[in-house]
Amino acid sequence: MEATTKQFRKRNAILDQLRHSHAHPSAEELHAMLHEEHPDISLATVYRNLALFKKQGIIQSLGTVNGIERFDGNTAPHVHFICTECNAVLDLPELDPPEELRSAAAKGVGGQVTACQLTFTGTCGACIK
Amino acid sequence: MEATTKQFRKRNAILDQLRHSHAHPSAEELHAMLHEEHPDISLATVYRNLALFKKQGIIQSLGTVNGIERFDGNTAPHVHFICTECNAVLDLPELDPPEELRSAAAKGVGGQVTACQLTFTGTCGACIK
DNA sequence: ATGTAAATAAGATTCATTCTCATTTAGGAG
DNA sequence: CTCCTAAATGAGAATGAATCTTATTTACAT
Repeated sequence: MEATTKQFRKRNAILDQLRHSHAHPSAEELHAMLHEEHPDISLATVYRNLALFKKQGIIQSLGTVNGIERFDGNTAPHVHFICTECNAVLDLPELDPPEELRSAAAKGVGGQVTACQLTFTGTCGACIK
Repeated sequence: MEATTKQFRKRNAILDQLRHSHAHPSAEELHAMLHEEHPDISLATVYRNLALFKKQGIIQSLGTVNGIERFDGNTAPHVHFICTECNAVLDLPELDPPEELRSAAAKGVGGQVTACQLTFTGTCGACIK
């Protein structure tokens, strides 16, 4: 018998799976990954909880790649690369996001800046061969 | 009688309209803008030609905002701001895109980088009031 | 005029995402 | 333990942006 609560068991499974994935998966990919250990999780539940996590700010959306939304369990600012061949999304941890431009951006629009996203696009090493 | 060719009349109208718009419109918005002068342009034609222009590299897609793809007739590198309240997309011409990071990004992924997109997100001046 | 290849209009189709609603679950009160 | 309530979920329907299909139109060359 588990000592921990049974509440949010599936919800936590979705969040854990996303956090342990480095592939920046879509909702369907996440659903497929979860299927082995949780064959009874519905796709709607994955979508629902991803929307919830996003609103809570504990995950981030990377926007759509090829028409499909991709998610990242790492909310720390970091730079991404998208391969237009295989649609892979890679982290570029060695590059610093230009967070210092936020104040200039805020001034430029006369509003409030809450996020900064830097993304490079091209062909990844695997696809270039 | 026009001295110029009639070929690509609608195609050029779509491109011109996009180039003269600063609102980074969606396909449907563009279609609505075109309707006054070209009431017979089909929405499918707008989608088709936007896809063509994108492939030719003479326009760029900004990705989806609130699930809807937005386009920019200006292919020169520049920074964007997206308002999460009203879904407006604004240019930030006073900020320089970090093009100098492209080589570092290319090295990081062992591939080729073709584009760099820097986008700030938040609440614009009009919506903050 | 006629042929042709490209471009288009209109509507059907696709498919990622969201919604609906009946059911299940967890935990608390009696 | 049984009942109650509210949240969470599963399953499938609904939505809507984007794409595809096909018959038609257009521009230009022969």
